Amino acid sequence: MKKPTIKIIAKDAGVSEMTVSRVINNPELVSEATVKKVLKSMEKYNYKPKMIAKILKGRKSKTVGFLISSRQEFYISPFYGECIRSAATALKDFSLRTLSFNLLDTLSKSLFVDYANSGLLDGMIIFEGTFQEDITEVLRVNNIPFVYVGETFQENSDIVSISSDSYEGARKGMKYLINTGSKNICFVTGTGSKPSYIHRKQAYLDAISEANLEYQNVIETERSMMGGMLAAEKLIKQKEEINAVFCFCDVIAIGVIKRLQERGVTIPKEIRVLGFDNIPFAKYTTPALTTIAQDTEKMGMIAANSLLKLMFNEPLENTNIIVPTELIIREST
Amino acid sequence: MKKPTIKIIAKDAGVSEMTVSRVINNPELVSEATVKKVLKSMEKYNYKPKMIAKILKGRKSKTVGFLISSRQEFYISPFYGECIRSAATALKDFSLRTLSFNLLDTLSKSLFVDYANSGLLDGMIIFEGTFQEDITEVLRVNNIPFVYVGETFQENSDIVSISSDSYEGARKGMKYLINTGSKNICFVTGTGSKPSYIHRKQAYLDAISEANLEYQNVIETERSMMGGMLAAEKLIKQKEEINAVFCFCDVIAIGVIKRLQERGVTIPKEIRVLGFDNIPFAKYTTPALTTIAQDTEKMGMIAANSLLKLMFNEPLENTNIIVPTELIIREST
DNA sequence: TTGTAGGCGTTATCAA
DNA sequence: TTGATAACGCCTACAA
Repeated sequence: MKKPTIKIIAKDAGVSEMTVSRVINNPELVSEATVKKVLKSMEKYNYKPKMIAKILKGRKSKTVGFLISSRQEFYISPFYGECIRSAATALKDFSLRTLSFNLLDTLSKSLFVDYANSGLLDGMIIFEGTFQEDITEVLRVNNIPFVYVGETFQENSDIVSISSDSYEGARKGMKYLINTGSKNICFVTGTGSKPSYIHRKQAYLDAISEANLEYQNVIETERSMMGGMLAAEKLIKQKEEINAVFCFCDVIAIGVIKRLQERGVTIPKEIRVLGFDNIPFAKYTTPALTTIAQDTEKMGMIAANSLLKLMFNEPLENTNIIVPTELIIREST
Repeated sequence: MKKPTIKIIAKDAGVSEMTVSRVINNPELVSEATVKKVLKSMEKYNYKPKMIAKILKGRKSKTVGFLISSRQEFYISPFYGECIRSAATALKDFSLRTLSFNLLDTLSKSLFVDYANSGLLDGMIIFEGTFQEDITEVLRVNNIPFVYVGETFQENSDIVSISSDSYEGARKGMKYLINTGSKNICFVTGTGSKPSYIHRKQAYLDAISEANLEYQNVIETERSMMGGMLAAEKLIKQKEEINAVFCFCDVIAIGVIKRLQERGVTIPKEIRVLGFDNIPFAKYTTPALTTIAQDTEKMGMIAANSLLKLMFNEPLENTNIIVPTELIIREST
């Protein structure tokens, strides 16, 4: 059985196509009797309007896209789960549906570009790790508003970004480590030059300097559990002098803890480990991970609300939104 | 600047719209000089054909959708990460792009339905946990082939499903626990009546019966880390008699381990814990989790290849594909 | 309240 | 090798 079109329904109900269209989009303009008749025919044929035909006519898709990327061990960074979920929930109140694009390669990018060019996307939330000039260009050409979540923009201040207060969070963590007795603290971070890397590292350095500590050691590694393992290898050799390890993120911290334990180091007794993010798994490591929590749920909500303002042309007070963090003390320190 | 259409390009290049279309889709039918001319105009206007207009004309979208669902702590079950990735990789060889639909509520379902009805989807891979009659109905009406991954179909044998050998895997795990000295073994599982639940439970019962063990204890809980914690609470009260806990999945096992440790139980010395799945985190728990690995990468590949056969009308030998599992012994047992 | 005509951007079909 | 025409399914604008 062929798929029914508006034409079939119109004929079956004995009305014009326009009347059917009205029943779908503005039933209040049609007489009750006609509405009933048309609905019956639609039911009979199980008619579903084709979204792409509407869109071709210039209608909105009522869809917001998420741009995410996969890192090593995860299809979606565990950090973003809640963020995506809360953003989707906020958008739902405006009947906006959500769709995730995973940027893996040229092919997956072509899908996103096709969608953007086709009017299939009314708005976009771009997550940290997927920002690329050509993508924002595509969005701009198609007048698709977007916000950026998880990383700060320093120069392009016209881009709305929502991120955690990396510097303050890292300072909080360092202060805690120092105040509770750690002197030789190492910082394990990812490679790159994003603001979050820079801010957390600066916080680490400033904290050491202000406390007049002598030891200072930054290790760069891949941002993954395996990367944490590798970093821990290097740490082992310096075991005697290190009291604590401050990790750029929980995922790295998990790897650090694991490898240190495998090498016989007791955590936190010999070396304390501090993470950043507070991913769902953080409280299930042994010992449970002390970390600086990012309020991902709040970030998702703010991202959604900011995007909504952009979509509805409402004013936005601030394009650089910083969300506070919270130190969560568990057992690894 | 308005977005360029094929009409603009045609005018600019001094050819008909059809010729432009040919340059895009069948350049070999157009003279070299004309191709050059048209390409230049396309470049000049940065012209991108609108995918939805093509699709409205009956073209394929070259897109395969994934249907996934969120469970408690994870946006995407950690179990499916690799599976999705390997499926996407296999489909890529056929220039098929992939897109994930997260089935959260009616709204997100409406997006999927709209896409299916619009010809935006050429094929579908449905992951365990998202199977719903109305969804397969939508797919059938629109002639969209699909395969089901992660769970077996017993009755509807015309549906292609790819799943792990749950019974055999669980038997393997139980055999190992029993052969290495555990007598009082508890089974912590999820609630429901899916084949995987039934098969693993049956394997547990059969193993106990064949070994002539007396102790038998099945605890049902939510399929999450928190669910594992709750199950462990119940276990604590039976601490004296239990030697080992076999968990339906790693996610539950992680919660079980954590709560048992919090209550002072030493793992594996006092109680051994066995998982199922081998999610990426499994080797980072302390102690590292012994588990029955599902070959998710293989499952993803098979799913993709089976779907391709369906899409290309090639014969499929078997609709009920079972993938073997592997016991991975780590430290928790 | 309902209907007619035309077009959104592309391609299939046939003709030149 | 190229072009004219109609059509995909729906909706805007106007008319009745």
